[in-house]
Order: sequence, then C-alpha cells, then structure tokens
Amino acid sequence: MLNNQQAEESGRAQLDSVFQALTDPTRRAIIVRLCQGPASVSELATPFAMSLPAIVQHLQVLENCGLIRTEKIGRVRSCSIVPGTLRFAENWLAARRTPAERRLDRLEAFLESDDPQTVTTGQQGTRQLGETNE
Amino acid sequence: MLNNQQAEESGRAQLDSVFQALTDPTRRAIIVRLCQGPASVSELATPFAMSLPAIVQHLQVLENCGLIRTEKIGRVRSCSIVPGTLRFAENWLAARRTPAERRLDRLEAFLESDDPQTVTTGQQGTRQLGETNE
DNA sequence: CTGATTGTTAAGCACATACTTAAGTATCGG
DNA sequence: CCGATACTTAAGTATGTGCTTAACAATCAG
Repeated sequence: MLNNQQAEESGRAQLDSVFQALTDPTRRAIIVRLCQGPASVSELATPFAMSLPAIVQHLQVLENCGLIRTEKIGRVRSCSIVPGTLRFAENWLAARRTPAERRLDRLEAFLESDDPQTVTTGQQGTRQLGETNE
Repeated sequence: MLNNQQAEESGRAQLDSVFQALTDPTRRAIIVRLCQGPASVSELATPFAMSLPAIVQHLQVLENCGLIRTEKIGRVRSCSIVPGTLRFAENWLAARRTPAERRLDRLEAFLESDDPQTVTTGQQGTRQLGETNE
C-alpha cells in the first residue's frame, strides 16, 4: 500500500489525480462535507447508499492525491481537507482565463471587499457565478 | 452523434463530465492550446504521439461536456474553447475556500489591479500560486 | 477526373474504476 | 474477558476509458 505523504507527485501527475478524484459525485460530496470540518469514516459514510468499503476506497483516492489527510486515533479514523490541494486545481483553471475575464474578476473582488460582513462572517454574502454547492 | 448545444446537463452531471475531461493530460494540453485561439483537428494533433482518431475522441469528450465548440468548414473542423465552462468548474472549487483564503484572494486581486501592464497585456505579470501552465 | 489532404466510423483490446460481499482485525465499554 | 463498534483486507465483477488499426467519406488543388 502507498504511504500517506507520497502525494509529492510533480505537477501534471498531481493535476491528473486531483481532477480524477473530483470527477466522482460521492467524492465531491465528501469534500463539501469536510470543508465544514473533520469527520470520521462512518460519519462520512452515513449519507450514502453504499457499503463502508466503497467509502473507504473513495477516501483513499482523495488521500492519495493529497485532497484530504487522515489520522487514526484508537479505532476511529479522522478525515480532514488539505485546502492547498483544491487551490492547486483552481489555479490551473484560473490561468486559463481570458484577459476580459481577468478584469471582471478584479471588479468582483473589489465589490466583494466593499462589504465588511462578507469578510468577517466568512459566508458567501455575495453569490458567485455558477453554483456554490450541490 | 450528439448535438453540440446538448451540454445543458444539470449541475452535478456537468461537473462530473468537466472534471472527468480535465483528468487527461492530453485533453488539458488541448485546452491550453485552444486558450491561445482556435485550431483545426490536425493542428491540435501534431504535438502528440497518438493517432488522429485518438485525438478526435479527446475532442469529442471536450465538446460533449461543453469545454470546447467545433465547426466544420469544408474539410477542416475548427475547434475553440468555451470559456464559461472552465469558469463553471473553477467556481465550484472557489466555493470550497476557507474564509482566510477568501481574504487573501481579495488582497491578491487588489495587488494585481495595481499594475496596469497586467490589465492591458493580458499576460500574467504577477505569478499565481501553483503552476500556470504545463 | 484524380490523387492528396482532412477528417470519420467501426471494431477491438488492455487496463482502470466503482462498486460488491465475505471475512478479517483492533479498540472500547462494561 | 466479551460483545459491540469501527474500520480493514481480499477477491471478484460489470462497466468505462484510452488507445489501436483498418477502412471509408468528403473536399480541394491541379
């Protein structure tokens, strides 16, 4: 089996595995859940009509590409996101923006920063384009 | 064959197919190329040690998920990106940011807009975190 | 018209992915 | 110690993915 800190693949290979991981709706839902804080394997499994081994396999995919980190304490394995890895994929996409899009982005960021609530609460006061969750 | 404006899948299914499409390094390289402007099928194929049908299959994947659009004129099929679809995936990732990350983003956008070169040239005057191309 | 270019269709193959069930192992509570 | 909890391991299966080759179709240039 692979060791857990092996996710130091170089560039292309990691992008492969991260996008691959995000392909699956179950895995994306797990990511969404973990963005709200750590959870155990069985906590993560409950929302899904799927066997526990299936969930564990999804978690292994997420861990192998560096999207999550897990730690076993006693008989419970606690899972949490590694935020930087999501940003890694996001930055690749951001680099594909057109110049016009880049200008619009800065405008949006400016408007967003105009609202102090957004900064302090951390919840989306301003809706993004596209969907924000599933 | 599927019609081209079919990519009106609802939310989850489109995210599936977009991330799925971005998994493959060949398809990502095609996207990178098309972000610099339209190209024909054989133009897109030349950099790769792969048969033409293989490239066409990749293009079909990209078109079916709405990442690119193609038009056949005479015997040449011209391919171009659909920028909004990349943004769709990017926005999903952006919605998974932590509050701290959101604050940092606005700071970056502010610093970026401080440099008029960046705005007019459209090339990255400021390097993003992570890699910007392959 | 003819032959070269540009792409298309179809069939098939090797390997990966997303599950399943069945049978473990390890910890904890009493 | 003993049974319940929380995973873990192994093996198997159905379907999907990324290619290949071979043969075909359509257009353009001379």
